[in-house]
Amino acid sequence: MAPRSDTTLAERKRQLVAEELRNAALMLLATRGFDAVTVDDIVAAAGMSRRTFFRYFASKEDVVVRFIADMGTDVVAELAARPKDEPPSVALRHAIWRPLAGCADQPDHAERSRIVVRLILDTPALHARWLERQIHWRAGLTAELAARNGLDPDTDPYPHLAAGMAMLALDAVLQQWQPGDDEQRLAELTDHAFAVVAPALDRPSVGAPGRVIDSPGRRQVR
Amino acid sequence: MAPRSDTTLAERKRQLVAEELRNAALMLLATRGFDAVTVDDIVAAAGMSRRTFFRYFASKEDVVVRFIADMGTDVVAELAARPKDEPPSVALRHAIWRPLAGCADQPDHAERSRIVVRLILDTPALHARWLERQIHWRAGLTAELAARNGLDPDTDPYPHLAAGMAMLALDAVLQQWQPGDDEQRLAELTDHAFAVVAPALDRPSVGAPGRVIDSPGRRQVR
DNA sequence: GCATGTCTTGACACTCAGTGCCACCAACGG
DNA sequence: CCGTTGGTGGCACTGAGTGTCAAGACATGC
Repeated sequence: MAPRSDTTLAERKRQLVAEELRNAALMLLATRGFDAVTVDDIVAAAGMSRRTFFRYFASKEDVVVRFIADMGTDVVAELAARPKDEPPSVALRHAIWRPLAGCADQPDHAERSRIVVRLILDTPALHARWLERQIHWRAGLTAELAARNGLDPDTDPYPHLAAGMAMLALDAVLQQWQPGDDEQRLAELTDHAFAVVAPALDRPSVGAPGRVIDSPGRRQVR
Repeated sequence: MAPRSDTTLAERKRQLVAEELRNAALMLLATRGFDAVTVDDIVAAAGMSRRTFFRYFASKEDVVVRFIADMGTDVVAELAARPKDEPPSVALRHAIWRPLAGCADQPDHAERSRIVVRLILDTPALHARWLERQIHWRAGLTAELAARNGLDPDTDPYPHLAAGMAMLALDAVLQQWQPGDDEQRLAELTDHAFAVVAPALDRPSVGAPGRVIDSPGRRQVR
């Protein structure tokens, strides 16, 4: 019996178990709060063993953060797919939209995502892990931006800063995400955030290789 | 017996113990790496009990991160002290310079600080905690920027994003910090980073209360 | 001198996160 | 029928972090 397309039965089983664990975890964490729920509570709710939990998730934080982080595995791919002559602000806006679109695709799924986002932003331990995930995206974006503009990310801070500003915009949107906001509202928030950072994203080097800093080493030591 | 100025003997003793613990911890962590050192190792080196360690530091991460984070307790104060008519990019540059100046004040202290910074940036767990600390600074800067420009931080993303960009610049400097760099070199790196983000910092509302967004999503009142 | 208060410390026990190890039980292929 | 493979549960262990308590240091009042 040939496995359906590219997923084997075993893989689908794994997926199923992971989803069950994740659902039980999110349910408990969202209602009781992060610290008030132990891994034993989660596995008891999911009807599995403690050991199995850690085979699917690296840590208790991992369950929550991956729920959002998995949606952004292809931010870099999206950026790479944008036309090369597009201004960085526009290309980055499209890249950042990927995870947001993943959050908001179905209305019921959107509300669930929003609750998880709030849980992350309000729980220090989760927030820290979330930021750590962002660092990976940021590194990918940095490399892609450097390649795009022919810059050396080790000597020129622009790619690193531009990627950082894109993540800032994403953060601002998630922070402002209110109950009941639909996809269009999220798009508005995204546009609004990018309007602020765009001057820094598009100014330095639209196509010119040599960037000009009009205030290099202002010699303003103290 | 009047205590010396505003510090009592007990307080100075506490300070001494904390410093001893911190020195032992940094010594071990910097040489062996974060995960290879247990709290028991640290307290054994400092000649104290495990329990005492946790009376002075909330966690193993805390020892390392506080070493840098304590230097930035007054970034917000510095921003508040800058003249009101100064452009945000300049005022923020001075605010961010505070912790950097604290790192680089004495040459021997600078090298030690640089090693700790590298340890933080290279250790995921520490990096995450460091970013979490940054969020507190960022919240303070956001409030101060909002007050400064007469903006509502809940509806206008500018203060939040501007504060974030300042932290990005700080991050970029720390990332590029090389062995042997002196204070002037750090100042150059800071200027360089701020030159990139300045267009976004100064464009939106240098003094005018009404900000103009020329992009879709303008005039969104709610 | 002696009792009394506070403050700090060390020691013990405990919870919980996370890991290594091994035995068990399916599904598959000779 | 048997060996292999892969997922699972049970168990023990390390390590972080916390609560509690008794003991010592020190200042104060009788």
